[in-house]
Amino acid sequence: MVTLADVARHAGVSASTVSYVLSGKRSISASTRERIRRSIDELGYRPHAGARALASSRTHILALMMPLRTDLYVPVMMEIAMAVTTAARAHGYDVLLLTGEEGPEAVRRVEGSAIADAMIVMDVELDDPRLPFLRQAERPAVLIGLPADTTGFTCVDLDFEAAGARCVDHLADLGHRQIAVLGEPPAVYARGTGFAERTLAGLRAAAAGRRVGLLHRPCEGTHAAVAATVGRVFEERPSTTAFVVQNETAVEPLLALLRHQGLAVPEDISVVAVCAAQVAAHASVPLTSVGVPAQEMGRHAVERLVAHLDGHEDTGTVLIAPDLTVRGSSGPVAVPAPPPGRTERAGRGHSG
Amino acid sequence: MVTLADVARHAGVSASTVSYVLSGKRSISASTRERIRRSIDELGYRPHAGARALASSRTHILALMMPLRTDLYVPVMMEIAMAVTTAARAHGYDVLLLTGEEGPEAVRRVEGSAIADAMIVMDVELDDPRLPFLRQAERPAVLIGLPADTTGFTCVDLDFEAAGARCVDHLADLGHRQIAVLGEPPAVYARGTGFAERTLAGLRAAAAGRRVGLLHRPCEGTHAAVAATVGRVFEERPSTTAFVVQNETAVEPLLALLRHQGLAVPEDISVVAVCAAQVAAHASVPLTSVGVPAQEMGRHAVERLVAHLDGHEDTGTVLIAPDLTVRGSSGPVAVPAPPPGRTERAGRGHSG
DNA sequence: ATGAAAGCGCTAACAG
DNA sequence: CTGTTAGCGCTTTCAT
Repeated sequence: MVTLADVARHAGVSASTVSYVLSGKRSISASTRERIRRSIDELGYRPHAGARALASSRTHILALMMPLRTDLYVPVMMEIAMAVTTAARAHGYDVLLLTGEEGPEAVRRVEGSAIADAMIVMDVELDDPRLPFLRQAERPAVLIGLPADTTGFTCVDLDFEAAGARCVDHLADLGHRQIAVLGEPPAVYARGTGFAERTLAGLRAAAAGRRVGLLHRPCEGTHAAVAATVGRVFEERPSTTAFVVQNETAVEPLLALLRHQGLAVPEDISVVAVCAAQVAAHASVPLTSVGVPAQEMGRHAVERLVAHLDGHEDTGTVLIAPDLTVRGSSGPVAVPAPPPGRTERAGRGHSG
Repeated sequence: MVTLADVARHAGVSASTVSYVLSGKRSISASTRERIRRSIDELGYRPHAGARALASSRTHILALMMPLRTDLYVPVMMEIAMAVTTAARAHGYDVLLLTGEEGPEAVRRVEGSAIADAMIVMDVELDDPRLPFLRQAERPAVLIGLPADTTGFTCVDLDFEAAGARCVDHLADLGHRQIAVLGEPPAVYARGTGFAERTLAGLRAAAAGRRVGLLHRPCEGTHAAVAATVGRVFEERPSTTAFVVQNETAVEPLLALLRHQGLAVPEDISVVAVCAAQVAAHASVPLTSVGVPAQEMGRHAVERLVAHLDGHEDTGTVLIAPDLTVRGSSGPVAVPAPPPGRTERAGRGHSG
C-alpha cells in the first residue's frame, strides 16, 4: 500500500508538505507542488480513509437513511438516493446507506462511531422518533420531508401545498367545478407523513378560493380498491368531471377503470396526477402532472449539508416550487357536462 | 466523545482489556468482562470507526455498486440493496453506496482508500470493464449477475436458464405447442447483460426438448412497441397460444393489448412472466411467474463476502433455483385451438 | 515556503 | 488472565 510517507520520500519533501498539497491549506511553491503531484500519480497514491478520518475528524461520508417501508413509490426513493450519491461524489463525499429498520438507534450509531459527518433522513414523519436523537447529535442533518417541528434542521421537500393548489387552479381554469381527489392509502395518512396532508390542504384552499367542489378519498393502489372508491365518488358527487391522483400505484387502475366505464380522458373526464414524472409520462394516457423533483431534492440536501460542514451555517427549509406539466389528460369540461356513463352499456367517449 | 481509554479508566483496567472484551479475541474473566460492559453502557461508548479501521485494516463496510441505468426494473435493484443492507447489518457491517457512474474508477477508489473491506457489484455485464480492476484488487468481491469469465469471483444470481426452462415446461405440460417470448428491450441484450441470454437459452433448450415452437422478440415496454411486436408475432406464428414475458414494463401493455383484442387470459392465451413477484402478483391479471429472488440474492452476496472476510475461502457461483408460482394467467390450451382473434370484430374470449 | 513531531483512538504483538 | 507499548497513516500545531 502506498502511503503519504512514500510519496514524501519519492518527492524528496516532508510528509506535511504532501498533506498540505492535498488539502490546499497552505501555499506551496509551484515547483514542489508539481513534483509532489507527479509522485502521487506515479505511485498511484490514495489517502487512507480511516487514517484521514482519525486525524481530521472528517470522514467525508454522508449517511443516508432510507425507509424500509414499501408503501411509498420505490423508484422515487431510488432516484433521490441516486441523486444524493451523485451530488455527494461531486463534492468529494461518499454515501453510507442505512435502512429505516434500525430506527433511532441508527442515529446514535452514526453519532457515536463517527462513521459519517452528517445525515440525510428520508421519509420523515410529522412526529418522527429519530428527530430527538438527531437534535442532540453533533452532526448536522437534512430532512427530506417536513416534520411538525423543524427546529434545528434543514428540510428539503416539494411544496406539496402549492402543488395541490396548482392542480386545482389548472382544472378550474379549464372549467371544472367538481373535483375528486384519489389520495395515498389510509396508512400513509395515518402514520403522519405530512406530504399527503399538505397536498390536501393546498387542494382545499384553492378549491375554496376558486369555488369548486372537492371530494377527497384515500385509496389503495389495487384495481378493486380504485373501483370501489371511484364508484363511491360518483355516487356522492355525480357531477365530478376531474380527478386529482396522488398515488402512483392507483394511476393505471384508475385509467383502466375509466376506460372500462366508457369515459374518455380527457374528453369526458380530466385526470391530473401528483406523482413521479416517469409514471405520468408513461401511463396508458400520458398524464398532466406535478412531478416529484427527486433529483433536485437529493441535490439540495447534499448541498445544504456540505455547506454546513464547510462552516456556512444555513439552517432553514427549502420548499421546491411545483411544476405542472400538461400532457393531455386534462382538458376543458364538456359543454354540456356529460352524465358519467358508469355502466357497461356506455360506448367510448363522445362528449355530446 | 467517549474513548476506549475513558472506558478503561472507568472500569479500572487497561485499554487492551477493553479492546479484547469488544473483539472477543482473548478470554477475559467473567467479572472484569461484566464490569467493562457496564462501563461501556454507562458511558455510552462506541468505538471510533476511523481509529478502528486504521489500527485493524478493517472498516466493517461493504461497498455496493448500483447501476445508474434505468432500463432495468428499479424496485428489484432497490430490493436487493435493502436486502444487502439488512444482511450486512446483521453481520455488523455497514454499506457504502456507489453508483455505476464512476465505473471502474470506483473500484480503484475503494481499493486505494481502503474505505470498504469488500465490494458487491450489481448489474454485471458479460464483459464488464470493472472486472479487471476487481481481479487485481486486494479486497474480495461478489458479483450479482454472471459475467462471461467468472474466474476469481463469487457470483450470485437466479438460475435464469432453469427459469426459462421452467416456463416452457409449465406451458408444455398445459398442452401449448407454440410459445412467443417477449423479451427485454434490444438495448439490454446489446450491452451483454447475460441474464436475458441465459433465460433465452433455457427457453430454447426446453422448447427443443418438448418439441414446442418458440419465437423470441426483444421488446420495449411501451404500449406502441408491445402492440407492434405482438402483431408481428401473430403474423409469423398464428398458432401462438402462450406468451413468456421477461420485461416488467411490458407486462401491463401486453395484458391491455390482449384484452383489447378480445383474447381472454388464460382461456384464449396463457401468459407466464419472469419478473419481480410484486409485478406478477399485482398485474391486472395476476400472472403465473418465476420471480427474481432479490432478497435471497442480496443475502447470499453478503454472506459469501462475510465468510470470505472471516477467512473461509469460498469462491464459486451460487445459482438460485427458480420458483414458478402459478397465479392463474396460465391454463390448458383450448381444444380445438382458437384462432387468435386479433381484429376489432372479435368479442370477448370464447373458445369455440 | 517547508519540516519536525505530537497525537487522533484503536489493535495486536509482546510481556508477564 | 491482564498490562505495556508500538504503531496504523494522516493532520496540524509549532518551529524555522
